[in-house]
Amino acid sequence: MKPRVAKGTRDFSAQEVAKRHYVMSVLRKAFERFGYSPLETPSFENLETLMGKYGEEGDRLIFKILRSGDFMKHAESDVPKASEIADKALRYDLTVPFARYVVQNAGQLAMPYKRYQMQPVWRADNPQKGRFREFYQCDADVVGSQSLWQEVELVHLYQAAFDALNLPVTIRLNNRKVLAGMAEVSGVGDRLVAFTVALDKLDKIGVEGVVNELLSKEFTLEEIEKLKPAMQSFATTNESIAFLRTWLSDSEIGIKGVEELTFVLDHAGNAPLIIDITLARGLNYYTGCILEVSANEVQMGSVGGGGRYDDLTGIFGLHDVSGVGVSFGLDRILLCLEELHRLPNTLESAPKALVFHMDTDQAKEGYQLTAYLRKAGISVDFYPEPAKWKKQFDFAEKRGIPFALLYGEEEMKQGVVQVKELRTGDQEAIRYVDLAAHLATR
RNA sequence: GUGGUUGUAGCUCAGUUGGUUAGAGCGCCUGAUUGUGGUUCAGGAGGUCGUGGGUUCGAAACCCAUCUUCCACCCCA
Repeated sequence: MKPRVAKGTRDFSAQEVAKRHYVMSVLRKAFERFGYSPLETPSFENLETLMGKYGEEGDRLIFKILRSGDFMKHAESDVPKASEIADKALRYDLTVPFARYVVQNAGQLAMPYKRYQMQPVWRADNPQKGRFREFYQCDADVVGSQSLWQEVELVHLYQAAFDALNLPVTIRLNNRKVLAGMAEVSGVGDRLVAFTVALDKLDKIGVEGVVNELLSKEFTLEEIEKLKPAMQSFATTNESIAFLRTWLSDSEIGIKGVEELTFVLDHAGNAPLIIDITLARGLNYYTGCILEVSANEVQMGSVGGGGRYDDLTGIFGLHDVSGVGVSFGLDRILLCLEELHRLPNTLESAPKALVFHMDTDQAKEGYQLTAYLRKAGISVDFYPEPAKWKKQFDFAEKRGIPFALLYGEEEMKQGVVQVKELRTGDQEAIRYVDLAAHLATR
């Protein structure tokens, strides 16, 4: 058997973990600065909690867990349905478990409840570039407030987080009510989802592609002609707002959407926010504002997205609890930062020094030196075998350990240790009492 | 789920129309070198050719299945 990771999963080396922890710690600080509380939920849920929450397509992509024991016991045939032999499933996203948690603890939570959550999720999708079967989601959501100030705050959360990451972005904003208005004034209000799914692909397949997709979804040419204004782009946000006010003037919901857009825009301050009336996002539980973030200097899909969903907890029986939230795409953010060389070069994944195993007689002194430095808060490693120096140097080099600590009879007599910097080859004798302080500053 | 693509040493890859014992570079191990690595030189180990069937006198190569990689679609982060 050849050892390998399961399809669509990855191992993360020390260096990769260091980078991921860096981004997550920046996000965590931003979340907490904006008043969000952490939440963690189990990696698997009862199957019924997840099934039917992501559409038919989603059900297919949920990793299901076989019943314990005789899993065929409840099977009604030799080719049983998933729900007969599986009763649990791996978390597919963080939003549905969050909704479950809110409903389950509705009485206890102080509303509005703001939480952030950074945990892996699993999807039985076919992997491709930047898409995996196991990946992290970093979400911040707030439930229990319909105030548009929440949207404004999320825009500023995005701004603060990406500023801290030194990754310039553009936040695109639209509103589901505007899209509903477009559909309404074009007489296709009953096919809003099909319309938005097609429109969302505009930047990818162009006007012609969207028209073709609408045709294949049995929209008439006349209807498509009426929807065409949705596919144009505007030079300024003022222009697009003015256009929408005129176009959607006969649609109550459309005008409501325009007002919501305007409110967020008016209070966004200097956030890098633009209106994009072609932004649709496939997710059909969004009901109000929708957001998407893309990096300015890198050709990459979105590095974040989110929106308002008025009745997410309704699926668990708790109605009239409005929610709005955003997600950060950890893997893509990392790809951007790597491409732009914006990751701090101080990320530590290796000990600062390696104490050499000089020879068997001095092993005790070597280990004591190691223990002394560890107590002083320095990350050090002690080479466990009396190997050749070349081997110990190579080991340190390979692990990225910057300093080698060498000592012998002469040094011990003088109370010093030779500190050799591997990168430069420079070496100096440092007294025991100064050693911890010396290493701490390097 | 659909269509294409990929798999040979630890890593990156050669391997001719099917024909002796499957190669290279890097890495690894040993030595030149008993307290100062990275250079150099000499030697060495390491491969069920993804897996399972099939065709053939003969398969790393051709066929089928399966797993995996990457890409596109669906969908999505």
